[in-house]
Amino acid sequence: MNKGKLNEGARPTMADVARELGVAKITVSRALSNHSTVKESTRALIRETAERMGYRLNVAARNLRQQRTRTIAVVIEMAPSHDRLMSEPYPLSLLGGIMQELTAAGQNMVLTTIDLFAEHPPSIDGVILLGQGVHDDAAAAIEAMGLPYVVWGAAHGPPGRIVVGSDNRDGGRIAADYLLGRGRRELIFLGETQHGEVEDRLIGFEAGLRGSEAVIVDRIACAFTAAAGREAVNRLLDRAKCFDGIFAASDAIAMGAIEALAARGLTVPGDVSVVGFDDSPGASIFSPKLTSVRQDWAVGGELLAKKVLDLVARRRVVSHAMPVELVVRDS
Amino acid sequence: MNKGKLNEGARPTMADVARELGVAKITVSRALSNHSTVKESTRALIRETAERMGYRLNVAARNLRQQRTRTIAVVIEMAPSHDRLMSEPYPLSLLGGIMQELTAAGQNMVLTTIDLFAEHPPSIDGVILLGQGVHDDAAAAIEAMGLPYVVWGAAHGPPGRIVVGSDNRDGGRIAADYLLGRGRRELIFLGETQHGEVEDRLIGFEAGLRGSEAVIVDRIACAFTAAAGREAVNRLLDRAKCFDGIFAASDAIAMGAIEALAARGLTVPGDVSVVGFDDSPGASIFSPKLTSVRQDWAVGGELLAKKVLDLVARRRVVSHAMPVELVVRDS
DNA sequence: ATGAAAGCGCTAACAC
DNA sequence: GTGTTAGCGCTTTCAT
Repeated sequence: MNKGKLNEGARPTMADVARELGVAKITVSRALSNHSTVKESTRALIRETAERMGYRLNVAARNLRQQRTRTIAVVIEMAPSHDRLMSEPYPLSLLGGIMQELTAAGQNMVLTTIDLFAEHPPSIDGVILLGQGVHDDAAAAIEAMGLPYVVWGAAHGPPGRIVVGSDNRDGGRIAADYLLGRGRRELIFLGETQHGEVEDRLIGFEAGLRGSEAVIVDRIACAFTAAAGREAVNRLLDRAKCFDGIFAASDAIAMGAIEALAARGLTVPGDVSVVGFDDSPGASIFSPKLTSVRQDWAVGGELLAKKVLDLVARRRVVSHAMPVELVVRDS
Repeated sequence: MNKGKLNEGARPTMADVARELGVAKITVSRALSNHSTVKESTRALIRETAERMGYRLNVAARNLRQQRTRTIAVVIEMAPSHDRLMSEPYPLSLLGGIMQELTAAGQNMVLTTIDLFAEHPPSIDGVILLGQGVHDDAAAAIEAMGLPYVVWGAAHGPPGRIVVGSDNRDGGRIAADYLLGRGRRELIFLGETQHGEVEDRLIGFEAGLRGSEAVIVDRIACAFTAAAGREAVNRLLDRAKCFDGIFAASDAIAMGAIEALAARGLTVPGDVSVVGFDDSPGASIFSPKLTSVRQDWAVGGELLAKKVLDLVARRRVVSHAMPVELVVRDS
């Protein structure tokens, strides 16, 4: 004991605490991590001394030694920007659900974009990817890293990939039912079907219309923003398209569409019925209050976290599609 | 060379790549991190071999050796929950600004709550704390860790602490000016002044009214939610309070207040003028459109990130209060 | 331009 | 109940 040189100035290590007390550093380690084999009096003494000396565990050293980090990366597929953060299409509540569950499991979460992740990989045990990217490129990039990972989105990837998402086809179907029930017959679909989830919404929508007299008179690819919805509807009206119902792939699109209709003197739901997607916070504030297909983001986030932790622990894991629900309001 | 045992099954290390090529592991390290001293042909060969063998850098090992993690913790003062995530009072755009700046500097970000942070400290170089907590307890807890840190909020703490926030007093002042300009004389303040930022808003509000004929007839402590705003106004009306202007510490509170007024047959801005705070996304959707004091969250986030990185690099850093701006709409 | 040795701070495995 | 040894995978330092 008492070997090795001192360590003035720098942050004290376990070796410093051990030397101070004339014990082995492993005893300090055991005392501070509540190992049962340490005598209560020793533990108290070590605790106190560590505290007095301002000792802090070096987490990087522990991570290296234990070969695990208790940290999960949440990777956002798109780059953040001032006006279009991950609010669309993946809202805060999804992140909230993930955090909830990771926190409960004592896991940390590093939030990053796909680009930063590739360039500066953090020290992690697993990955939650939000959004597969167009043509699955984001998911492929993550897969190449060889870490346990799960994806939020649509189950369009290779078999074996674990995907959690809403039942988007059923969402499309219930949107169709709603519009049919309102007697709507000439319908518009607004959304970017390169996006797997949106593609599923359209497929379900078409399936829901099959056998009815209603038809989809046009579909316009548009981003998940109000501006894109506005522009899409303006284009339709400029072309003198006739329609009496819209199914939008997000509430933001729906709001933009309604604004464009109003600007041309068309009323909702008088002239046109509109169904959005997500039941986002703005949906119940907007005027008219938006009818929308609700996804349970928070539960989705919890599932993502649970599943990635199961993968890390080498437990068996399967994909999961969550039920959606129509929230009928005034549009 | 070629000493040491093989390493079948497990993930290859630099030693494995080095053995494969008959070079020293330090050469592999230099090649992969673009050290200039490595011959171009060697570098290419090592690159290729590492790729073929599926080699990945062990970030935890590098962090330990270099004594830095290139990771900053963003600590949310409150626990996340399903309905009240960090949307209020710290919105996504603040996080967006932080991410923007950290990403540009090649830094990772771990997002955590104060509780999880204390219980399972992640491996980090510095901390951004969002919200000081009531009575500064959250900031005190972080300070005790002895790491570089900056805080979003009000500059009420000990000198030397680096704080970035909006000029909340000026925000209160311009809200007062607006209400006075509308001829309002009997005013209500809604907000929890235990919260340092809200306290500043009230102080500025009072200062702005000084010398006028207007008075604050009541102030009600309420949380940053629409429900709290609704309840507060209901209580006022039940007590038959007379008032013609409200300054709410957040837009959510303002919306709740307006709903409660409308439910009792009072109109905004006919009977009562209302000023919110934050200019949150809902403010321009709500009906009536909300007049609100705008904070520049994104710039605030960037400043927080810059300053904490400066601290980590032992550069000199000072606190900063950002200007606010009144957005006049229909309330 | 490349290599050998040392060691970052911690904990698993095995004594005693 | 406590200690000794070894080593996680990498990069710094010093040598060649």
